[in-house]
Amino acid sequence: MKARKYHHGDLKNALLRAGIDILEEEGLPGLSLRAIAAKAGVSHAAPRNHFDGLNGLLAAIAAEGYRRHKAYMQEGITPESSRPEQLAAAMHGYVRFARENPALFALMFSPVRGTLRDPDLTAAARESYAVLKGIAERIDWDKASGPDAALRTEMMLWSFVHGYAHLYASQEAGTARCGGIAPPDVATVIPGFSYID
Amino acid sequence: MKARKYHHGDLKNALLRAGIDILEEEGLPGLSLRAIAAKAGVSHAAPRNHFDGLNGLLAAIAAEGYRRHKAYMQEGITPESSRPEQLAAAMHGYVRFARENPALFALMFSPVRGTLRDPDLTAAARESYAVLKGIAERIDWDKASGPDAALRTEMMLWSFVHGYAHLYASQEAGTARCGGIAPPDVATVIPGFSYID
DNA sequence: CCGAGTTGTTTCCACTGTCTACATTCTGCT
DNA sequence: AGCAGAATGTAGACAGTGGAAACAACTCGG
Repeated sequence: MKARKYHHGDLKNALLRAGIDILEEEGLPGLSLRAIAAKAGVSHAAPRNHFDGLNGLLAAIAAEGYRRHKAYMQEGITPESSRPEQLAAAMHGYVRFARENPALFALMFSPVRGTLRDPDLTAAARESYAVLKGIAERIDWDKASGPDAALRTEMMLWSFVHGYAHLYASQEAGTARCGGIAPPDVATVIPGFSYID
Repeated sequence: MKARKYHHGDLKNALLRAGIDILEEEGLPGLSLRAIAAKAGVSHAAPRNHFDGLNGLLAAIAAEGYRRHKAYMQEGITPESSRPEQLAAAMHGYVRFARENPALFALMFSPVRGTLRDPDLTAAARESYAVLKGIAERIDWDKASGPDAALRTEMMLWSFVHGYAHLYASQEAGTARCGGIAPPDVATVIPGFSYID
């Protein structure tokens, strides 16, 4: 770590961190290319050398968000965890991530500034989705039978937990929509599944 | 409809229609104050007389979206409809709205340009939510018991259908997340409810 | 008929993202 | 070692944005 270098050395990650910091502090509206560059102590055109414009930078931040999202879901899951424990941990992690990182969650699942297209982003999203998918594969849900039963269970699971997280994440908007009542804990609303193993 | 008046006469509604048109044609990114004003044939500062800046206009558009959303859910429901028919119609309407108006759906449920605060908007959102809530009240769901059973069922219902609509609305992003498989029909994934009446 | 309020225009400002030309540093080849 | 060229960062210009203020045109009640 030299005192002052013309070349930053690790500007790419510095920009990512600066972006996430601003996201947490000021939310989505404050997330401008110039603000991020300034926070990283660099001129406003410098990010161009590492990302494809603002959209590229936002996509990279969203990808990092998906990695943390996945980590939240996996937290508390050990090899000894039973299936119901795994499911509960993943769903709680999903919702907890949305609550603790509302702006990041919004960036990840919102059509902000056009569609973010980035191979790394879609890969990270797929990996986070795979956590739920992996758990859903071993679930036997009463109404799900036939060839695409696994897909339907997985869809059901994702839809529910995502809708719930969305509702829970934006507390003020959510409670306004729900008539001012705080939503109950996710585990108490979870559908009745049974497990294959 | 006089040929040309200095005063538009119905600029407020003209701006709303212009905004929704642009939303359908170009999506959220194209929805700028100046573009809307231009489409309504008026200078970019004119909307200020009818809305509280861009956010106010977006809030009004979102409120109109919630009214249409409600209409979608109520479509096909007659006084003779059975409860299961009502539930299926409302959920299909919810998803159909998201599919046929993806940009409007995104505006309604996304934290676009800061939080939209408007009494008319929250009222319209509440009314659309009330459709599902009204149906949920008569549902008996096996895992829902106790004092807040109705609330939990209602949350469960809203969470699921919203998450599903969100997943289904943005087809490309959705299928990317699901591993390239198109999600199945909402009615085949719907949880097993029984009805009180 | 006229003054006040409403509605729309014009002009300016700060800010944004992107582009181009240029400066500096690093890397690899001879 | 030395030097060409790539990589990285800077400076400035540009078109676009939303907002604010001063001004103009129209409407309407006394």
